[in-house]
Amino acid sequence: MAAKPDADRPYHHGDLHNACVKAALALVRDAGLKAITLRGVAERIGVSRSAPYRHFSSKRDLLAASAEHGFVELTRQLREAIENSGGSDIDRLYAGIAAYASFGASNPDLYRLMFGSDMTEDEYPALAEVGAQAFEVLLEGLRECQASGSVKPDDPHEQAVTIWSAAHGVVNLYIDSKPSRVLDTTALLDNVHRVLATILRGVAA
Amino acid sequence: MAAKPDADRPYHHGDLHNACVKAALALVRDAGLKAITLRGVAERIGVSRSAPYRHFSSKRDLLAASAEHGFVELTRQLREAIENSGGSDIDRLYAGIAAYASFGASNPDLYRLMFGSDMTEDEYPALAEVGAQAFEVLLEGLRECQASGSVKPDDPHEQAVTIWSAAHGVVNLYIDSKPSRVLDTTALLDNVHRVLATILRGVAA
DNA sequence: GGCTAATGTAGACAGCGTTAACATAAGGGC
DNA sequence: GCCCTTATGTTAACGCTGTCTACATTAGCC
Repeated sequence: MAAKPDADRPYHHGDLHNACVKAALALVRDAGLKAITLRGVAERIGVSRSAPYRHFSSKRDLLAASAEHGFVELTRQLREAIENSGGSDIDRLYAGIAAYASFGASNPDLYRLMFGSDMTEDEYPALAEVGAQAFEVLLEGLRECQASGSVKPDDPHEQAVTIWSAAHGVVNLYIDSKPSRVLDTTALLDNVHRVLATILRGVAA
Repeated sequence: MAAKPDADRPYHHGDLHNACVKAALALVRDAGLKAITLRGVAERIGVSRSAPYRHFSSKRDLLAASAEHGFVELTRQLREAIENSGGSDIDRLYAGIAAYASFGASNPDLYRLMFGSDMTEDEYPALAEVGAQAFEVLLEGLRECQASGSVKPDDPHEQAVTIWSAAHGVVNLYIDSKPSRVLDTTALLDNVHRVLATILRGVAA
């Protein structure tokens, strides 16, 4: 039904796996996380409903693959922001964290997909791997700051978790600013800087 | 079908509204957020599938009412923790924040329901109201700390948002500890204290 | 050139939220 | 005490969803 016997389109798609992920990412960007539907993905590509099942054993699998893509892109943006930032070590660290918050604020539903869906490390080790790589960027920044003496020589892993927690909280509160009586949008952007500044002050040497 | 013509049970339930919320809260506690289904709620109560629609115009409405209940309970636990905590103003504040984190860690799916579902203030003003009341507890604590000079005399509202962001991030990272390669459960509990200590240090006078 | 495995299709199933039409009971006005 | 309005509960259906099974098509290797 969804797949018309179009003479143009060959019977086999060629790269349906990637096409599904791309379609899912487009859907989550345009219409939100809840709008992702396997049927919608298939239709968007112009393929039958059950075709995606040749590449993903379940909807969860497709979502995990899409989340994986999100983490890769996040890592890329973090590295880019750090590279493009001149200044001291701590400035570069701050630029990375700001890029993290910016990514979450710009892609709220993707961010929710990446973190909110309960996909365990056991189920999706590849997803955990790309998540750990994003974390690694933060760790590198902290190690540099420690080397130059601008950050306390505590366990950088613990410091990174602390910073990440704060950034995660700011982003989440921004994304689902529930009691909006408390938080409006402009105040939230200020909040990003305030929380991060407070945390960095606590970590600084 | 779900509602057998039981002679014991009267045709009218009497308090189906509250029964639905209670059933939804029980479901979210026992089987997770995704397990909440209107049919399941109705069956659990022993009432027909469409009966809840006499009290909630949609599933979202029921979820909002359940989230409201969660915020009321959260506020109660915060006040209780603060009252039962002796010590200085700042100790009491810390006790409140720890109770907040504990609530989130103990009721992960309820916490997700309270914050993760995208229910706007316009749609559900009562929900926003109880959310603001929980926030008010934090504000009171901060004002007391400012009065006794143990916290900087900055805008307490901003301070509260900063603290809340950090606590929210810790709880969220705990709940959906996605890259669990980075964070294990015991480390997360330590993380709660570390982040809050860092933030409080940044706020302290 | 033909066999095997990979990939895509068609059709069905149960479970979901939601609605419309109908059944029952509660409560107030006479 | 009766009746009528209204609130509440039931039944049956609709369309949408994820998923499975049986079948069709094609790519790639011998």
